[in-house]
Amino acid sequence: MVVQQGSLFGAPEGRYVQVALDTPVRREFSYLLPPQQDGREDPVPGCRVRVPFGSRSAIGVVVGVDGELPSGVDPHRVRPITEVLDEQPLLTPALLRLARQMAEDTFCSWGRALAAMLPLALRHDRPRRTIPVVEVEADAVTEDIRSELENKQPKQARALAVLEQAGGPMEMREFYNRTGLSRSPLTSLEKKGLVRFGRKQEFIDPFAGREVARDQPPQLVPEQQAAVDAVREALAAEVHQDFLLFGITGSGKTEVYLHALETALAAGRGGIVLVPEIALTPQTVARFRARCGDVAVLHSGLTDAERHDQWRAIREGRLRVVVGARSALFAPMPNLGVIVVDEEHESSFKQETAPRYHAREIARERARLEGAVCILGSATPSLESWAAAQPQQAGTAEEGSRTPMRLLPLRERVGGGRLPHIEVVDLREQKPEKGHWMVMAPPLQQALAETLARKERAILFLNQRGFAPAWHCRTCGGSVHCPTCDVALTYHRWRKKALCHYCMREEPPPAVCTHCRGKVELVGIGTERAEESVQHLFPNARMARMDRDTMLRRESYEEVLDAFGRGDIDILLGTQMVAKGLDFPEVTLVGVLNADTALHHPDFRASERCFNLISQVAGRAGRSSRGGRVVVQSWMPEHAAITAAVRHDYIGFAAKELEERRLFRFPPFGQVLRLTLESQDRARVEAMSLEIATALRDAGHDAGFLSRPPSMNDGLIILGPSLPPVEKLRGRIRRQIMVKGSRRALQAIHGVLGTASERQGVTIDPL
DNA sequence: ATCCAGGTTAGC
DNA sequence: CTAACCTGGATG
Repeated sequence: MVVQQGSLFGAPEGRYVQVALDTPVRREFSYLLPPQQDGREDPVPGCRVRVPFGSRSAIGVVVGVDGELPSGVDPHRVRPITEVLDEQPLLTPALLRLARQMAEDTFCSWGRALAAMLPLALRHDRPRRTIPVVEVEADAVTEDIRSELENKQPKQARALAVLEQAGGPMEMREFYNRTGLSRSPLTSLEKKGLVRFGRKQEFIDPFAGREVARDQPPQLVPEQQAAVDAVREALAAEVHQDFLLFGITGSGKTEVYLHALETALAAGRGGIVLVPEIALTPQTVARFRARCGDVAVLHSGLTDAERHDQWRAIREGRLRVVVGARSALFAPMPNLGVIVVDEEHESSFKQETAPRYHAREIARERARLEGAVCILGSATPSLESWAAAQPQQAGTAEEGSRTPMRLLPLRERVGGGRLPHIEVVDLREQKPEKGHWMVMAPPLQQALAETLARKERAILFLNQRGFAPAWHCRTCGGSVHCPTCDVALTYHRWRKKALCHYCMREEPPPAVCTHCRGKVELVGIGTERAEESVQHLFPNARMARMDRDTMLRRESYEEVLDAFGRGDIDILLGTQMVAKGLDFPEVTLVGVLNADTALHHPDFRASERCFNLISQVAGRAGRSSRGGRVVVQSWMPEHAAITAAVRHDYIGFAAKELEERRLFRFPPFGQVLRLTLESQDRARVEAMSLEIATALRDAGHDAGFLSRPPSMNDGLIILGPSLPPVEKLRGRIRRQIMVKGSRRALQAIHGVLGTASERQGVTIDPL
């Protein structure tokens, strides 16, 4: 609370304020404060202002009111603020500092980081009250029109097909995200009377209106009680403390969160609960409402106006608990007591656009700044958190820089249930069927048959959408690639198209190999093909497929899950969407059709992700007394990630994996930054990447971190420039540079990295 | 990001 | 020859 406010009152005329703007330029800009008008207070840090910027106007956040002009700025060129938009600061001093820290760590501007905290308030001053949607004009589309479009306007044909598949009004934003198309094909379709634009008056909020009865806390088991006591102690002391709540599925982690929240509320403090986007369902929210009363829910479906209302209610202390995905972390909660990050290992907590922050790390940072308690919960914690909670774990990047995290284990399932038995099927030992891709080997087929015979339900998981992931050429051995990306095209049968999963481009299915004009064949299995095959084997089973192609509308996810819960569906087959968080006691069989897909990524976290995925999906089985069975199919069942997951041995897996990480100085034993350089011009990107790599090495060397020739022992490793896994994306040639090092080593080259990050075609991603 | 100026290349 | 396109620099 000891911010720069002091200098505000009674300061002399002609003062300057510093404003952070949502641009990639990592610099703040000074503006003149106009003379006070009719009793209005001057802006303080955290207030939004409208300012002239170049030839246009922009909205920024005041970050300083010190009245000084930075040296080198010509006083004659400083322009006055146009308008002060907030009388009260939207952001607390702690949040302003958090944003600055985040900007430093992710190499973006302070203004960009602030924009991530205030998505709407910062962008428009008049928040939208409706959401634009588009839908197919009923009965207007004939086969003739469709084939005409296919030939002449492929983009319009594609837009139309997606909208028809959606089967109702589709949010425009959703349309853009899913197709990668622009607005122009839709405009043309509208002129032809084939589609209609509209506005959804308000989002039908699945979280609102459900009356939730307050319920009483159940009796805690001893480990839960111990965890709750530890959290309460820290809350009572009003000191910052991080906890890792390590509990298997069904061990009652949520109950610990609820007790922590109740304790904070009783002391007049607030709480923020972060859950993965996919777990943000009415059922999840209901659990918090039932015990904490009115809860703010921040999710992607809110209109700007609704979100604005929620923010105001939070800021004014009318809502004391927030549940939401990643960005809810920045809710302007006064007197924050608890931050919970549930399923903290989930990769959806990492933002993949600037600012590229990880919500788990920022949650700990915010808790530290605000003297709050942070509880990270998981059955399979991230190795970063696990290491941080092991007192004997030396050499991690954060050692000494943060207060140690406390481990709170929950080893038993609350209902006394047992973890499901997992069996592995080695696909190499299975006899290939002639001309048929084996989706389910006999052991899984038999398990499914038994499950269906008992009128129980099954979940089948396959992390590959579409019909088949590639076309292979029998003549030259290559595969058919996207014309603008260095990526194999996936066949999607519902569209009869070859789709690039990277740029969303659609191509007609290739007749012959694009390299040698040889004969091509579809290889591999996607969810479409799996669905067909399973339905063929079990023609009477009622199946639903859940992937991005069938979940085009926001509502479809809920619809399918409701049907599954009612028992109208026997087999639920899908991608990641079926792996996380679903809780249906009637599910007694889980099949993992191919456990290896996660291992194919050239990424130091591939093993961890594979282990997590198997553990998570296995947790969907046997949530009732009937018990459960899990069948995992794999081409490499001896892989440590798979064998450990089968044994339910997180601790063993983590120990082994951490040794590997230590050896190669991967997190948590060092930080990794990935620089991606891109340009349409190959020579240009090669020159640029070489230049940047050299600058980084020079800076590292000057700071005493790199020896020549490079050795592994001096705390900084710069690899590359090298070819990224996808060399060409959207027609742009890419190179990458990997930087690994201790916090201190990276600090030494932070300036060079910052300069590089501002260059065209350079992105820096903290991994 | 976005605007603008200046230079280069593609197309008539 | 102009138009389209790319690139670098500045934005207070």
